[in-house]
Amino acid sequence: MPRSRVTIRDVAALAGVSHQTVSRVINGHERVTPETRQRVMRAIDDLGYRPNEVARSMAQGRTRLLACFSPNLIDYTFASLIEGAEQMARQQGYFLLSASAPDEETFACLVEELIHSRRADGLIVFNPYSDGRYTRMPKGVPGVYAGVHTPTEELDTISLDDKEGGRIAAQHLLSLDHRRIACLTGPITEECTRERLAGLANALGDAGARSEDSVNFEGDWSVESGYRATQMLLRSGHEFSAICAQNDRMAIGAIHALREAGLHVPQDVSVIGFDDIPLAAYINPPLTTIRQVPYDIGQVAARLLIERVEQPTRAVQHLLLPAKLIVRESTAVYQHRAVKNEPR
Amino acid sequence: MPRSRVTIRDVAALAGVSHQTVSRVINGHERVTPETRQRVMRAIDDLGYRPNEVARSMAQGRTRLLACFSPNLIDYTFASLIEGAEQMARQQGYFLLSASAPDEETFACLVEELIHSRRADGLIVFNPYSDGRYTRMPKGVPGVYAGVHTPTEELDTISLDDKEGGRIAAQHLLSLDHRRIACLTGPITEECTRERLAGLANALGDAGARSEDSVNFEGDWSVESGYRATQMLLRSGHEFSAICAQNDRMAIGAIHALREAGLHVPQDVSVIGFDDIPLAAYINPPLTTIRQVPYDIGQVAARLLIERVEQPTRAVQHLLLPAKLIVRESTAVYQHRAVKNEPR
DNA sequence: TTGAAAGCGCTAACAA
DNA sequence: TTGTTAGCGCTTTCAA
Repeated sequence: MPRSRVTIRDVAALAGVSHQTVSRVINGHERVTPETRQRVMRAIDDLGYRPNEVARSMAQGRTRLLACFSPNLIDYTFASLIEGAEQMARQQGYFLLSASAPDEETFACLVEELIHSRRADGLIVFNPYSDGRYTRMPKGVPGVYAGVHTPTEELDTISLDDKEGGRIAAQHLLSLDHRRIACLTGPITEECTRERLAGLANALGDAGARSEDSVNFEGDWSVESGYRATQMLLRSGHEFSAICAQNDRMAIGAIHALREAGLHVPQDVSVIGFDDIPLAAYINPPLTTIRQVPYDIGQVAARLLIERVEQPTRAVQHLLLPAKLIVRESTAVYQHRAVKNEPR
Repeated sequence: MPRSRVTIRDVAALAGVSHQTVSRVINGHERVTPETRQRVMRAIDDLGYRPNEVARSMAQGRTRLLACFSPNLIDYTFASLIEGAEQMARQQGYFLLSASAPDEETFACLVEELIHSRRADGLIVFNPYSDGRYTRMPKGVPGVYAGVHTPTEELDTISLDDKEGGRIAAQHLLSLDHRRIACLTGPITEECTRERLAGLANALGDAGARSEDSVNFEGDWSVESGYRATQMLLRSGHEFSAICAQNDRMAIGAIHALREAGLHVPQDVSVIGFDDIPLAAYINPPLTTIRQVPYDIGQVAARLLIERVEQPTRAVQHLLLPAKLIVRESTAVYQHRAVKNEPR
């Protein structure tokens, strides 16, 4: 009894042709008589034949499977990117296998099992510079870096224009007369943290703000970390009238901490986020933020990767997607009463 | 030039054994002399050999790839389930390919391309009853339904105990003296919507509440839909002192709508959610909710599926995970001033 | 314990 | 236009 129900040879037998002719029909080759094609198609239908993709992969040396490694699969940014990449991949006849690679170790392991063992044709890596994972990147394999600004010589990259996003956020606060801005950053090891910070610094510099008026607290993107960082900020004694959070979740944590401290947003402190997650417009107060569309990043990443898989010699590309300010109600004009707490 | 850098035969040649012996070493068979094994291992290292997984899949008739179809990959519940399933799969030597199947059509297409073409060994389907997708389920293929209560004869199922969750939510509100409860439901076509509703009705019945005191508005799980449904509720003229939302996002939308209408939560209206998303504790007011852990559902689903893949005749299992009430600040004792608006 | 032969289901190259 | 012959890289008999 055959392992797979029906093979190409069964179809060939029924249609009275060679299995090769069946293969031609399946693959849409021209050189087949319409009549033969008909017969083969009928046989395929009658038998309920389905090509075995593993066998095709084997014979062709390509799997039409793309891998996508990201720190996790749950956070809105990552999940959106993955869905974007998956849609584009499927549209182009590929599948996307997404895996969470929270650390360098796991990353290396996945590269081994998915790329070196030839299960996948190519690889999208999200945030490869958040630790040493870029060092574990396989050579000579089609790959795309997402969330990366530093142009690489070998790999295509696609990212949000984080620096510009940071600049726009700062500029918005500056335009509301805020001068003492506290920034809640992501892990400083991550490139996008540094980019957003650089954009902020640029805007501050351009506006002639004194650098000693600003202060950074490092979080890990989670709402908890934003909450804790804000508590520390409040205890630190730093003066500030605005918080620039590098993502919406930390911004929400910040607002929560401020509220617990009896401070009102935006009357006492303005808060701006980053991402524009679906909930941003519905929290209290609705969050002013910088919108990025990770879904688009994923789509572009998959497109770039497929291009490279199918055309390995194509010139390397580096793309940047625009950031956009979304003004809601968590930011307001500076009221000349910046928060000042005594250091404990 | 060989398509794959190094094959089992290259290793065999270098080690001076047959390729079959190399295969035995790779697969950890017993019947190999330690000495031979050593030689082969050295050759593998020297050549940087990696088994080609496609060829293994081909020869073995199994791919060690699992598929997971869910309505989308982005929503917290789905993304968590996927990550849970992915972790469990990898732990057991499988990979998980997750794909979004928002409609029956896409679902059927994915079944065709992933299952019938034998790319995947088995299939996890999340919410198969949200439309007709369960009718497109392949027969005779290892599969698991997640988020399903109706025991099937053929497939393993794993779900949150939604009915109990609904009951607990209602009971909490009842214990706070609320009697007029408005429920914001998910799509009524979905099984978990109906289960949570049934739990609610049971609790209400047990407490002797009049059924005409409760009212349902249907949403689609999105924060927007919760917002709109609540606006409609307010305009409808129904009296209510509490809103029981079937997920946290709709609860957040509801709170937003109430706030816009000048109502305070929980002083004027109590709101309870469902899920306990990470942001639930940080919104204003912190959300009372029913916790479920979709990550665990995913883990169990993957475990069940792998068991079935490896042991097709094992008895069918139907599992239910417990729901838990998390009390925060969005619910309070009934203040004897239920909202009453005139119908427009 | 090891090796030789056959085949997994398909595509590619060549021949007819 | 169609068929034949070889593989793709591995595992699984079966012999030795």
